[in-house]
Amino acid sequence: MKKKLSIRDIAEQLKVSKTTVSFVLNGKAAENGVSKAMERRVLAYIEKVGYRPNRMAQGLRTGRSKTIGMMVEDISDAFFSSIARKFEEILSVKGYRIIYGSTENNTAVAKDLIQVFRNHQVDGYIIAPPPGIEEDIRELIADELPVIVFDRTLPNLEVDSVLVDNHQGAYRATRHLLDNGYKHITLVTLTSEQIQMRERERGYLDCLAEAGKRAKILRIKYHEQREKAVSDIEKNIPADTDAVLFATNYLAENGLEAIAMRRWNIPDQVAIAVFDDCNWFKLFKPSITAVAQPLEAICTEVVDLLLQKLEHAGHKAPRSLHLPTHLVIRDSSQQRSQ
Amino acid sequence: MKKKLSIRDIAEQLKVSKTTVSFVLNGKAAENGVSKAMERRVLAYIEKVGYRPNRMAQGLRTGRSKTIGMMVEDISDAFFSSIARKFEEILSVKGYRIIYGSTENNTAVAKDLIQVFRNHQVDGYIIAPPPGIEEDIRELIADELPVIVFDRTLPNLEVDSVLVDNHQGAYRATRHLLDNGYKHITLVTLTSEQIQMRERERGYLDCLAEAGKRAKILRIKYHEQREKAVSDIEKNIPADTDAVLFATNYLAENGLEAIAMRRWNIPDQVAIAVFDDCNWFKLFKPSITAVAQPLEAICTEVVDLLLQKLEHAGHKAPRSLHLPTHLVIRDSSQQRSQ
DNA sequence: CTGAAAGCGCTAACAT
DNA sequence: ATGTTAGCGCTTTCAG
Repeated sequence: MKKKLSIRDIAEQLKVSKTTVSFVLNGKAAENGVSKAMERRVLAYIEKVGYRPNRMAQGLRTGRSKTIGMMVEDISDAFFSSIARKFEEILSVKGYRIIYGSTENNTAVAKDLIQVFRNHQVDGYIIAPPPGIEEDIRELIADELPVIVFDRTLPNLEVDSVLVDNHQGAYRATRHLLDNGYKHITLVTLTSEQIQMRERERGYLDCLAEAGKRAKILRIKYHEQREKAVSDIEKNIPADTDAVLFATNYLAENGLEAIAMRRWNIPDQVAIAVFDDCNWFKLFKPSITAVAQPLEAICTEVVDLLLQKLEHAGHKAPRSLHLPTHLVIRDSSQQRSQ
Repeated sequence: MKKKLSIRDIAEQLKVSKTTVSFVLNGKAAENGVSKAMERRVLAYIEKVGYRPNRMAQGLRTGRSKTIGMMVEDISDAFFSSIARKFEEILSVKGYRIIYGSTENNTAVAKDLIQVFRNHQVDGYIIAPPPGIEEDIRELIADELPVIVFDRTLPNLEVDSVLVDNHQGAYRATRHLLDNGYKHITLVTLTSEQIQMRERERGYLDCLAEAGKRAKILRIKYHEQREKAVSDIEKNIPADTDAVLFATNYLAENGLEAIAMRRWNIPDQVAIAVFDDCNWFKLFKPSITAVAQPLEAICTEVVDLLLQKLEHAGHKAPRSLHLPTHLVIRDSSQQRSQ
């Protein structure tokens, strides 16, 4: 049984002081005048016995945990889990680990999670915020803790953020449906007031308004029983609908089922477009048109902003990035006759 | 700016000692004879000022971080991210958070991750092990650290594990295809030696052997370029194949594309069944037959085993659970003529 | 019933 | 160039 080593053991074995070991460990050998030879000796020994400093002790001492708290709506969602993976990739090379929490868009859960992250002394916060936590986020910022929000933001909240251009994405998808000859485009969205949803709605509305068409919006409650969502859509989708834009992947999942129940043929009777792409969409028959979010870019931008704050703390004016989406046109939105 | 409070501040404000506060905090008021009144007073004050103990200090002192390390193949995979979500749900009510790491089945990455988790002093390990880390896991166990492996295990490794009955799942899927009149069933699997893959293969082989049919196995390398995997399958799938069992979701994703390129009609020219279900499968046309894993059960069992170890340490004989899979029969595996 | 004090492993100012 | 030491915030033993 490998006994747990401490820096003191290392120092004793090596007949040097803890300080020296500590300096070497933290790459501060040179600046503190530890000889190159000594540095190599320490490094070699550490390597040999597989010593790694105790993060708890380090953390207690330095106030930094090398841990990032990531709060999303649902880690099992394809969008957020892809994001989680990329954050992990980028942050792990910088020595950070991630602890995550799913809010289900619940304010109380989110508030609690922020406290939990605080207890864990996370060094930074990556947050896809549910409604109602503006104040909590402001407190983090007031305490100089690095916070980046992404995917959506909150009204009147000044914070670094990385968003996609939801308006543009929905606008283009709608435009595309119109261009392909569809006339009665229904938006299926959530009842939620979240900004990204509002923006998607606005994109859709603006496009239809320009085209002089009437908008039809079907609002579904978040996370009821799956079956309820399906029947809700099935029952309430306007009968003259000839195209549907689903505002989220989750809605598409239920909505496609509803459309199958109605036996509407895609794309001849009804066209489909979905906000948020998914690997499986290209395999559907017909394949499904989607607004793809730039996952890679979102993640690198978030981490960039975060690392900047982590490395040189200090209040800069919050920056807000808007990344473009990309419309992936597939078969579900183009009539065969065309 | 809310100043960070320490237990000492609380004690001073309240004019009691840190000890008393600590006892109350840890629910040890009664057993240490702190008066009910005092307990209430402390609790009320803590609540009021929003004090939460510093985990780093607690951790340093107690050696416990209230953090679990979860190592999976890829957190962005639908299976693992669903699992991650459920672990989170169950563990968070017990006060644990999860840090995760994706191995991509890479031995070196996994070894490193175990070290990282150790530094972070995680209290327990939940591991979907890649090959070659038996020794590392044995070390954890030797050091009395709670380890549970799931999804797969490693040869000659004695450790608590929660697996599904891969053999049975593949056997039944194969049986089902035979029963539906398909005669040339090809298994598309990974080149990987992993036990769960081997078991699936055995299930398939045993079933065909019983039926006196010839087996055809197509092995694909893990995580090449997606396009390579697709063309690999397209080129090498036996021409007389009339049914395909994909050993994983990932293979199905590429294999379905390959089949589309070949313009084989499902289910008339070729039937499809996939190991591992996915929400989208019921929406495919035709909907796709799949072997569903009991996610919920896997998670509760893993956490159960883990919490037992966490709560009363000590060496018990390792337990190994095998959970049944469930064949979800859909349209991709039944000829219309039937 | 309550308080004083040791010490977990580490970092970094200060001493030598 | 290297060593000594205080103390981060907490838990827990032991004394009062």
